[in-house]
Amino acid sequence: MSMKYNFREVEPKWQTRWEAEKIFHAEDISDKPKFYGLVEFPYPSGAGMHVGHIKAYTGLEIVSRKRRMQGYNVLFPIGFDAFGLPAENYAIKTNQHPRVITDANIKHFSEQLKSVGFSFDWDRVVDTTDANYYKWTQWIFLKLFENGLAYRDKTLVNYCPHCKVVLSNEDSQGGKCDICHSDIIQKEKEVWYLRITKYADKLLEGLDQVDFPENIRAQEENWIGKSKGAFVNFSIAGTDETLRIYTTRPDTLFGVTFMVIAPEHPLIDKYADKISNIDAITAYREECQKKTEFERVNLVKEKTGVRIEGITAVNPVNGKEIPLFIADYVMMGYGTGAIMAVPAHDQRDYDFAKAFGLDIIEVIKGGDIEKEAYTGDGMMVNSDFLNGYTNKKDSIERMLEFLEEKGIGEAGVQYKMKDWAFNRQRYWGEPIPIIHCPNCGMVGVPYEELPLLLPEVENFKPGEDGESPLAKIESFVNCTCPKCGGAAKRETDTMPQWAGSSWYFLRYIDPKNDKALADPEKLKYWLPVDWYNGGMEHVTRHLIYSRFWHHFLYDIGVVPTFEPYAKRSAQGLVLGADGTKMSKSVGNVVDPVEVVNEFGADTLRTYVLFMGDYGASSPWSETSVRGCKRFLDRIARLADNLQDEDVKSLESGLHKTIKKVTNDIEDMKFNTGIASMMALLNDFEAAGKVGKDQYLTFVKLLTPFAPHLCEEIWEYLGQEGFISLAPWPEYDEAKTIDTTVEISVQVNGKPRDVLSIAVDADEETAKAAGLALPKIAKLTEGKRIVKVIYRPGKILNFVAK
RNA sequence: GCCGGCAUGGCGAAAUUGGCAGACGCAAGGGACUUAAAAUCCCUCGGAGUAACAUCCGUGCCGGUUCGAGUCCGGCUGCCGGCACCA
Repeated sequence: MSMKYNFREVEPKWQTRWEAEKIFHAEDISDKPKFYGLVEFPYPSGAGMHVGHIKAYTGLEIVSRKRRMQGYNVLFPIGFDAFGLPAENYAIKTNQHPRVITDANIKHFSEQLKSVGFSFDWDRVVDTTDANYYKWTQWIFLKLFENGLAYRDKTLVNYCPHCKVVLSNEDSQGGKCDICHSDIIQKEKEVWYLRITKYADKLLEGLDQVDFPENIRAQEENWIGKSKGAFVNFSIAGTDETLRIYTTRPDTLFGVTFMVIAPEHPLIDKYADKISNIDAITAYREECQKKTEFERVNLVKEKTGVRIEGITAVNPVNGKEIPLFIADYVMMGYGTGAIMAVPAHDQRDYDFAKAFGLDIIEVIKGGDIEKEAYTGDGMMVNSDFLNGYTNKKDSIERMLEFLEEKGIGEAGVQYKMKDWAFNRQRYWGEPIPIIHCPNCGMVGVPYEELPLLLPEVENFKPGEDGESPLAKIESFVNCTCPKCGGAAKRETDTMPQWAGSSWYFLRYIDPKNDKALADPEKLKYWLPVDWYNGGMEHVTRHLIYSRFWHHFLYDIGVVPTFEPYAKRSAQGLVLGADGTKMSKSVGNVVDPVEVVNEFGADTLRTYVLFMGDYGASSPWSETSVRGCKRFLDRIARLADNLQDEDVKSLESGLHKTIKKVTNDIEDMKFNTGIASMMALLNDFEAAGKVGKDQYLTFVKLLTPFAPHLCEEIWEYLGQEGFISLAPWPEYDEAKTIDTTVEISVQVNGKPRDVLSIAVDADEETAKAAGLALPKIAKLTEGKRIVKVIYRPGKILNFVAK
């Protein structure tokens, strides 16, 4: 009898057994240490999964499998983030219900995932479009609403004319729609917001409590964009009006020569009758409105604007009257929508001043304001009581004291992050559980009436007016007010795609609970998520949204931890064989199922981790896939070349490999872990025979990577149970240390020969042995040895003159 | 402009605290086995140089620190990702 490794038979065989015996089942609560590994659940698209998904999941799949073998109670779940526009658009195109499409896609995705042999606990699958799930999404929304964190506001919103939906800032980064990549336009509309800005500081503070890589941390901090500065009240001459501005440089107040307000600033309407050139200003405002966000930010190099005639502002620190402008380089959405302009020390103000022939007053020495604005440090001048200050921090502090003393301003902070636009005028999303009552205003749907079910409709198309398809369903819209019992109307917008994913990791902990989103005891046991892996593209969307919801749920006592994720990592992309991003239109997408069919799941799993640094992008190579297949085939063949006794010469290498693989998995350095197993296999083969126990230890190390093959070998060699549940190998540190090592022998820092020497040999011994080497003797002949540098086990260097 | 990252053979990539650059794999070339192919096994494989050694050069560029630099420091260049008239 000999070991046969036909992956097409072996892989389904073990997948069936694992599922039948539920060996990847997580205990709700247990005495064992717990490990909660989380991967970003997929959006079940019609296209199916591609190999990028496989790489994204395989990282923590390896960690989770290792943890089980180490005796942990492991929660490694999967689910589907299934609400969203692609399914709805496909529904409109093919005239099928999104439910039907979504169910088919989930089925397809599940089959694909199972064919790769992931060790998910399939009893805990969540589907965000399941009413038993979105009941709790709605429940959280009502809690947010009750706590003043969900509100409606009529403001300028990002609107995608193609998708006919309002988008959040996060969904319209770079002025493009995240779904269809069309240009976003600004539109005034009354929409729902979640007050994420109230949590800006907590979202920043929380970053100190978690283990996130530097780039992710920096991106989140950047997105939140906290800046420290001051609010200063300028007055409008001849009125008691206050024009409030935000600045990060209050120390430059004496250099203010004009002010600028955003085109949408309310001051214009308020003083329309005082403004003598109101027609010109109205025309400018209309022009700005027509520009897309993209044009306004990127295409307009020249500063444009109009002077507001008839009113002037007063600089509160020196009483000087200064002109007021309207210009689109000032944004209504940041600060107060108005700025004090210091052209000598801000390049934008400088450009504007040059274009309009305005005064430029230097208040900080050090630059050449004839040429450009100076933004560096220097001595204060032309600044009254600040003159002579040389330190920016001191002059800001002194100015803040002055402002507060006079009651004309105070220190303040600003954030770039804006509140989260939280509704979509579409069908395939969670209905927002709010009732509009003419008497009581907005009233939450009573908790006992949740879930508020998505009604059946005939036509999923959104209205041209930007109205949700739900608005056409009278039986849904018309209702009675829960408060006063009078006739009322339901909110018809639905929640955005990111709602369901903002808390899904909580539901995995207790997926079937109908009393609470999850049992508090179970939450206490499992939270926080120990390790969360996902894509970089979610850092300023899903990751920040879900942290916000979790902070809120912590504040209202629903979850036991402040931060949801103790550790976060990110996988790099799998690029096409041509080195570009995989895309349907280029035709370089690799289907994981085809790889499984041709090479096997174990080969696919091993390859996506072996291809390079886990966090970096690297191109697909089918020939390299074959290389991984060869590696697994060679391991299988070795099962027939064993002996009972251990082979002494392999012992050290085996222990080194256990150590290397054990540590590399923790650091997500899977590529070098696999490389060390390949190197050990080379040694095994070179040795001719291998001890059976040594071989089985090796196979255990490989189990997380190639579990099907390893189970087969385990069974073939007559072992009990599943290798997936066998104890993880331990290494003996003493056996990983060599007693004799080869060290480099250098002359004047150049490697000239190698010396085999005891690792703990003293300098005298090493020096004598080194000089005895013919090559070294020749090179040092007739020269004086000035210095000897010896690092035991590393290097011996003779400095010779 | 600001923030983060990267730059090593023909290719994907390795290289604890600075210590034999290129582990591991792919591709390529040569050979064995075979009627043949596939599969498998063996050898070579950064460049120049040599019969073979020796030797010299080599981690984006310029400079520095050091006995010794892919690694540390200063100054660049190029590429990738994120943000961006953010006051």
